[in-house]
Amino acid sequence: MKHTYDFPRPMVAVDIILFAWVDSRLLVLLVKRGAAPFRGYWALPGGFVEENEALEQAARRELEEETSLKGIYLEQLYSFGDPGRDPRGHAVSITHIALVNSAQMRGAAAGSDASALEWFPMKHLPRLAFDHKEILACGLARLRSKLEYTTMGFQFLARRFTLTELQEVYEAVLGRKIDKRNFRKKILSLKILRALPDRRENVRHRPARLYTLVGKRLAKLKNKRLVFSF
Amino acid sequence: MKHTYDFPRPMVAVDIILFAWVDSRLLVLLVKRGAAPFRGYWALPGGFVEENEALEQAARRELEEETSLKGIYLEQLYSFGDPGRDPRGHAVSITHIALVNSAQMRGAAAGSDASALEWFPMKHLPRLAFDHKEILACGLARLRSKLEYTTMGFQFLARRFTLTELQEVYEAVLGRKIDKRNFRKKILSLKILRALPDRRENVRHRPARLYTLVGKRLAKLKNKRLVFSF
DNA sequence: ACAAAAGTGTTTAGGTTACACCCATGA
DNA sequence: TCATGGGTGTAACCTAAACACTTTTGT
Repeated sequence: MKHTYDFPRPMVAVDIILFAWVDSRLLVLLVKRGAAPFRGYWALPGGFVEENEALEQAARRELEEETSLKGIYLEQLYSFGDPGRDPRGHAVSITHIALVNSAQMRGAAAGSDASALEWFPMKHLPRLAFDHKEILACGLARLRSKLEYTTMGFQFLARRFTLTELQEVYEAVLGRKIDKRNFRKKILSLKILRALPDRRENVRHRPARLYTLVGKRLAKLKNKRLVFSF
Repeated sequence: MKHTYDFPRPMVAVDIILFAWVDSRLLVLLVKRGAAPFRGYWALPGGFVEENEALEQAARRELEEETSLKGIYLEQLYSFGDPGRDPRGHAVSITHIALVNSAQMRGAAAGSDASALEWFPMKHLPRLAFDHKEILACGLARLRSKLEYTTMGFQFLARRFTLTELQEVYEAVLGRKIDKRNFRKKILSLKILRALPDRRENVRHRPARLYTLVGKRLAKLKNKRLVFSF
């Protein structure tokens, strides 16, 4: 079935940067392209927006088709539409950022179809198709800046986590060491964490206290900024 | 001439929030719709992206067609694509923010075609077509937040301006009074202004010193934030 | 001399930074 | 008892905030 319009229309796609936090490293999910253009290159997961489909819905659908992930954190990043960014024709991509913790990430691998999905550490990326290198740079910049004034970074952790785990997320994303005492003082002063009675078990050192984020829908930190010292 | 594709494609439009700063007030440019849907309602200026046209280019072209404004400050805001936002069919709009000072704004009115353009103060907006109320709220929020960590607000002023003029921009956009001494201390401590030898003339009070922004392409303030007291 | 806006400093409070040692557990 | 990461306090510094009067010009 063909679709005919009075004026030309660009293709409309969504692409998703899916970040995961595993073994103290920031990973990103890429798909190996099996067809031209950029055959054999790695690309961000994504696809075309369907008729009467909301942008976020399209991003969630594509993500679920590729990874079986549902209900994860997702937000719009930026729209790219330069002519020539896709050799097949004028294509506008509304890009998104999604975040998963390591448990969710393991579920993703299990449910994926046969396509060539792979997680890459942000430190060692392969060559990317299209303008996806630029998109990824944009996404990392957004993640870094939002880490400082939102609780976005908590999406990388399980519901219960230790302060050291939280600090490792901040250090890895911001790319610098943070003083342990200052980090704890600041995070605890925000009054967004509740200490739990339990502790991490089966470690061969003093077991760490577990915390959980209070205020499930807490997104923005009122007037406070999470800017940390080195 | 018809355009036929194998899969349906949404319409792709750009809409522009054009803010101006005139007589100590924040204004926004709207267009009265002459045809259905939303005939008689006011809407943001905008239009469809043409074939092989970059998004920013499309926004600049639409803006120039409506206002004859060229080379003004413009940045992408957000993309809206909910089905149902346009009764004519599935339409994705990549929205933008543009800023002009009062001299540029006066040029705009002169060059406009016969269409029903009007500047509205942000305090007294008419009913808006489509989801443009939501878009405008999103744009104002972006403007407010970027005022605090970029020099975006300087776009509202001429090349030479007084500190009081700058402060008025901040007060109007942020919607609160700022202490004069603290504002000046903070702005001057950023070392981004150069005091000029000239002063504002033909005022019936002590003439104010003129300043100019140094570093023409300065966009972000390294590590400093413009968060002001009440 | 008056009206009107320009311009200027100090004190206080609170947040940021730098920094080093003891604690609890499993092996 | 040793190795490993968990957990804690204080002092110096810096920035933000509150606050009122004098100066310069045109009329």
